[in-house]
Amino acid sequence: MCTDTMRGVTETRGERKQRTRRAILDAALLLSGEQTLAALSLRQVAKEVGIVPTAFYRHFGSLDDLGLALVEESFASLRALLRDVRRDAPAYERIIDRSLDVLVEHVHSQRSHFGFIARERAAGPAVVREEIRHQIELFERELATDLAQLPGTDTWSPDDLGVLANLIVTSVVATAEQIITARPEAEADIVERARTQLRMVLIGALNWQSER
Amino acid sequence: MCTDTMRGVTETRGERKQRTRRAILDAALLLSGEQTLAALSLRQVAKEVGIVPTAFYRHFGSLDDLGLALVEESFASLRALLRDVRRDAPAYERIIDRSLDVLVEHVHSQRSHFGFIARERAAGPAVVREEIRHQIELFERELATDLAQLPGTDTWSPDDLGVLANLIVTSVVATAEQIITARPEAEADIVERARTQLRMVLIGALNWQSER
DNA sequence: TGTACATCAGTGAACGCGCGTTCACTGATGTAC
DNA sequence: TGTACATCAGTGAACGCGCGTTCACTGATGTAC
Repeated sequence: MCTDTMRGVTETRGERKQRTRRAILDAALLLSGEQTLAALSLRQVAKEVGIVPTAFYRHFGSLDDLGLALVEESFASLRALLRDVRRDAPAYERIIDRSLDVLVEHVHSQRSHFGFIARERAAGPAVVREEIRHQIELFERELATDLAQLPGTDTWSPDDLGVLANLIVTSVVATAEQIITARPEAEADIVERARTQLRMVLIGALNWQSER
Repeated sequence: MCTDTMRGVTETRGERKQRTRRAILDAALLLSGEQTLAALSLRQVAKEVGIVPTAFYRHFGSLDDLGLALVEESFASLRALLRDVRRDAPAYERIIDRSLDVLVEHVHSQRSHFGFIARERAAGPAVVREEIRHQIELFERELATDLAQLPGTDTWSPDDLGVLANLIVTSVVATAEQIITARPEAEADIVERARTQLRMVLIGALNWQSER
């Protein structure tokens, strides 16, 4: 009885370790926010967490390992986004509105994850860059299979679907980057612009295809 | 006579200084190639150039200043690209082919400049990021005025032209990034994909507009 | 043309500091009996 | 339940190293006369 009460307060050893690990991940996201993981030191992270530098090694073998863990969890939140978009995919025109709503919501709630990917994609440690590139490629393939379900694309070749998926992903990634970078009052304009652009792209794709 | 002969060999003081400055810029481009300027040290640059660390200060006040100088010259080479594209703008469909040819040529001949912009855009020192964002915005405006010259866009609003210019710039920047990142044998596919995407965008834009 | 002085790109020693990593350790938590 | 031992997250001292920046300097180039 007394023991149970204590447990509720004191945590198990494993729980405490998880909490420290979580704190390291959060500190790295926070500190890399201004520039990039590549410019970050193990000691800065440890100081932010409130542990001694050597304790870092109880959780990660190196800063590269930490980076890969962050890629993994950042893409987990991206996958959550995609799941939300797909959950109730309405037909056509509403797809764009619904997708942008979900994007904006997730960019805000997972701001640090989106920012992390945007930065490290171009400038992170080599292993991190490669892993991000790979994950984005997986998204494109997934999107291509989604596009194949839409009316009007039934006759498209896999290549054409891939090209369109790449264009959409590129444009959505750019939109997310802009939302993160811009001042809050510019956000509405950015979203409105993205809406128009996605419409142009979809209409263009359908017309271009039927031209063949 | 003897003096003239010597001058041809020995360089003036100002020439020598320019040469060292050039060497510093080249070293920074080379060394930041693997990650980013933010992860680079003044001593690494000096060592690469073959000067003592303190000599760096004869040329730049800080690494940030060096970064800004690199932004400036990188965009100078981008402006050269745009000039080439505009020089003999053929009508319509050929615009895309011609533009992509010029893009590919410039990405290769100015590889380090394009790579620099791609990396520092997302992860560079704050002043560098801001300057790059500003320069890209100028490009978009310029492109918007170019687009206004095309047949079929005469009735477009400035906003619509801006939206289209932004989409094209985003997509071209992404293409340049992919060419730089990818293995050489993948380049043909990337360019072909970009060609299709730009066609989709243009056709979509025109159709979307006429729908209004 | 020759001389005396000014300029200034690059030098080299020195500084205090934060870095990643090693190592033996501590002491609370967990487990076997 | 109590005891004796094992585990292991976090500690703290120590290391050699590269960092940015200061400073007084050197010596070749440039300039005034």
